[in-house]
Amino acid sequence: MNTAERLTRDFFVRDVLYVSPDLIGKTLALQSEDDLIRRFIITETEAYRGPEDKACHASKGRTARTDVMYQEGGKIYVYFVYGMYWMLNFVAGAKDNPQAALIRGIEGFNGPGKLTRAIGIDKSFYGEDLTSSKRIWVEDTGFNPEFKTGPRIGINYAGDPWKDKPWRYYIEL
DNA sequence: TCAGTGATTAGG
DNA sequence: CTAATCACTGAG
Repeated sequence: MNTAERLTRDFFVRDVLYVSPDLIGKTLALQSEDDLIRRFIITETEAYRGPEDKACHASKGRTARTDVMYQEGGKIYVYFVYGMYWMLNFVAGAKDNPQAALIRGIEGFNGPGKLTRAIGIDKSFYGEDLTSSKRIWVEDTGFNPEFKTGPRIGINYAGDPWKDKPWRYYIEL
């Protein structure tokens, strides 16, 4: 039972509160130009859910940066923060329902800024489609580990009740 | 605890 | 145009 299957549209076009925890234990696959494929188990995610969620970038409305979040689930939302770090997110939910799952950790690299630097994520991945891209996708290997939940990191500015929502999901390998 | 660092955004 | 903000990290 080792068949790894690429996640399809159905997986991502669900509420981010299902998509984010379901990503834990899945495998992030990247194919470079020399055909080398690198795989990393996803170990930590956070859910950002719609315009009401003050921690979600879409709470400020649709802008050039957040546009992709309004598309259907399965796209990649990448943005730059603190002058140094690219953040990798997978868009979730239906069209015009802006949600995204932040990839906070992968096997071997904890921290959203460190992992994108390690695997080479940048602006060129903005809008990429995980269900059809030749260079990045997610596989289900049948690994469904128990995971923990907790409040999201770095979003205290969002205030109540958003800053305390237990929308961070993680395992320790 | 705190500074580095620059894209993004709102506002004039 | 200006200024504030920021889903982070590493050093102390």
